[in-house]
Amino acid sequence: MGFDHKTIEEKWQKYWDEHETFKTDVWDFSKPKYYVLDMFPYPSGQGLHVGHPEGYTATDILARYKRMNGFNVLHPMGWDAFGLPAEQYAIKTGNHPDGFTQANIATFKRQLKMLGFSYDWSKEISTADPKFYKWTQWIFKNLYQDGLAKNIDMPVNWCEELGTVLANDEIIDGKSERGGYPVVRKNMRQWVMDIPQYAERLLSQLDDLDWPESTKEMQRNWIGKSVGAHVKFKVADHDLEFTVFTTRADTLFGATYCVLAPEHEFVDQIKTAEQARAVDEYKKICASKSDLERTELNKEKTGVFTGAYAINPVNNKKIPIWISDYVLATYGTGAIMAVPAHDERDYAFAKKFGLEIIPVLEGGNIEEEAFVGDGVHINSDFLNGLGKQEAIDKMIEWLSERGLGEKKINYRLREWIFARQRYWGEPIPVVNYEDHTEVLPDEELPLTLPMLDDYSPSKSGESPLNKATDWVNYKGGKRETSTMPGSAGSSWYFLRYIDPNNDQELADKRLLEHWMPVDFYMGGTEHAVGHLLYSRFWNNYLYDKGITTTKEPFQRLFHQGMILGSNNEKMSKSRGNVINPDDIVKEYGADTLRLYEMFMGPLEASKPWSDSGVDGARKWLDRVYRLFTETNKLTDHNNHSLDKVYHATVKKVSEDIESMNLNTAISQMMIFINECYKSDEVYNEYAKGFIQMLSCYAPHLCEEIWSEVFHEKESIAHSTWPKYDPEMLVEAEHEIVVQVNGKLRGKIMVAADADDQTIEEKAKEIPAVQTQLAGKTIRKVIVIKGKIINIVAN
RNA sequence: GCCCGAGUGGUGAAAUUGGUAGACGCAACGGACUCAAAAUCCGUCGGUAGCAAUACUGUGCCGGUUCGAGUCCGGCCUCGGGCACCA
Repeated sequence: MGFDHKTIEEKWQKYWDEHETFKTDVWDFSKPKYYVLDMFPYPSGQGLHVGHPEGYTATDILARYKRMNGFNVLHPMGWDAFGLPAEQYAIKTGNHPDGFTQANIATFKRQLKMLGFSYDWSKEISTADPKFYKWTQWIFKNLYQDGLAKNIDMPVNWCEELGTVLANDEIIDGKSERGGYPVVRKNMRQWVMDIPQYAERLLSQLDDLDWPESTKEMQRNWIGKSVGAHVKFKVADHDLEFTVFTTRADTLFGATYCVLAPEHEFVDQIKTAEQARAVDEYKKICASKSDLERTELNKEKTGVFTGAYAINPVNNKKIPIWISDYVLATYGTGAIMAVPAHDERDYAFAKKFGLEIIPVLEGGNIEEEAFVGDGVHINSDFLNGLGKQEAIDKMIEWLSERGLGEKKINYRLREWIFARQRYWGEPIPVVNYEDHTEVLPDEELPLTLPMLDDYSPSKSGESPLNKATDWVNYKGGKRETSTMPGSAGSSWYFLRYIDPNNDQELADKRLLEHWMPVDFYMGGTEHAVGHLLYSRFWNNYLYDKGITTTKEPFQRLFHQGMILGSNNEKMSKSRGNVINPDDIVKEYGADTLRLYEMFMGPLEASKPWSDSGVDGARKWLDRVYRLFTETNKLTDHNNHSLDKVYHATVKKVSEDIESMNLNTAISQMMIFINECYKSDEVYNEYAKGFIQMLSCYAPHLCEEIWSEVFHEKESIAHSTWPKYDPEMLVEAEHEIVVQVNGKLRGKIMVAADADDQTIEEKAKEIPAVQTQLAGKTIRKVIVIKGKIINIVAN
């Protein structure tokens, strides 16, 4: 018979609530701390997805394991409550985003409790709560005063459909991440965070983090460090000079033209009368192109000659200045020197417009294609005969001595666009006057979001907050009406869990010092560059301010994989393959869902859902339950038949939890249960130890057995994790695999301390070995202690 | 195009530093129990040949290193993820 999951799960969830079983005393410094954190969810209208519990169960297992191993564990949960989807939904349905979000939070919380996670709900936070965003605003204020938050005129990603600007990581394939709407470039006055100032630190500190290598690599690429040089070019017949960035200063002798981005500030000054019309036309076309069109058209180069010439500083040659959108205004200086012989893009451009191509490196065939490899320099005066790196160094030295250029490091990382022309976000605590801007004093924080009836966005880029006239007008100025992006609150929320009700400070410094960094952080790969980079930036900044005491916020990071539909496709309503966790919990129970999701495969892999797999998980829990309640095998007497398998199980389960191989830990527990069924007796201590281990995975059922079968009074969550005895795993005899010429021919049992000769003699007794050796000469015998013997013969 | 990661039975997947490929599940099949079915318990289960012992073969493909390769090296193919005119 199976167990009644509904009754048991409700009973223990109620017990945990009433006894505050998982409440953490953050001031208890007597035990070592362990901070296990899940990326907090965005409380969407759909409720919990079956993918959420995967990561949450894994961290819950770790939290429970650490708790039972004597750690003071902080395991909190909260809500990333501001953001576009709630607002869009609200506009569509006429509900206020606040009420909608509150209702969603209630649903999420009910569902999380239903799954038996050991969260300390007394630490719950919401980014949309003024008590929380007071400190988001406070951090903004500090960043502003320190010059890292700036209001500047810059080209931005404008999404007309959403009525707001977007950050680079919110755009995928030239379309908005939310909704997939077109994005165009537009010059606007914007609040930005000067994250490039932290580029070098964000890059170099990656090395010491225990993160997936692929995620670190993604961040490195996103930061995009590039070592090169600035070279100054004078404009012929003008008193103007522009700078280009290049990583190949050594090819300067091959620079046959220059290209400015269409948005470059010099374009209008240098264009000649004959070319003015063409230039203006081209600029107009570029401005109206969406990001998507730009990426789609990137094979075919376009551009226009300005009529002006630049002077190549190395040989004083006059070379034409063109404009083209293959040069980006936002990278480097927005201007390049073109070396068509040795750059594919410049080559394509030069070919199309019939520009001169001068090779300065030996090798390749410039009739066919650009040669981008290394080679000996030619046509390059004082660089002739040198290789790439030598030539770069020499050229930079030559330029520096004459004040014509210098070594320069560039980063691909751009300013983080920090304002959204939307309603449902943190107000930016700033007042704009005619001639200056003021940030609100601390005592006026939080600046609360006014309740509006109409919060729909405008196509013109004006924030809905403009409609709140009473709120906007303030002491002769006007409040800033754009709001912060969704990633504002999530960039520091992990600090607030430590001291969530503090209204004097962001958090008590002694607590931050004790609890940071987060020891284990779990979340999806989709945050590999956005959230995880912004959080690192803010935490590093707060470290500089002496507020946090660790530079890096997340010591160990893990990404759970995606759970696919049973047809191996991404779960979606349109594919009809969505599994609702509520249904699974109702039919099979939370313990089954938890166990199944952990047993599916490696945590980081994406894997398909299987209904029969869920069934199998439930059947195994029933089998465990029966062993403890129906078989009468439990006894106080140890007949030692289970010694080895039990101690091996404790060892494997412990190690596998530490390394997050949660699927193989379950396999080992299954092996243990199979052995118990084969044995006549099961020693009580082993049975109890097993239930403790399983309690991380299936907490309700195990609490029930702990209390009803073993009559324990305290929650199993605070019991002490079983220890294993290494002595029990030492065997007197080993099985040795016998190979002839690397192929398996038999197995022998030998004493653990048997010498090589004994093993060889025993191996030769095997008939199959004798057959294989017949008529052959033994050339070599390899013995690996305790494992294998390989006889080489021919 | 560039940068990561992955390809193992019918299926989800295991496999310390190179050392028994397929642990543990699911599905399937067989047996026990049952009037019967479900549930449960026990067993079989990569392929080919054989009654069998056993032999050969087998971790995407081709080659290499090694006594020994799923694991290491070189070259491909396929799939997934990221970046994408970044000078």
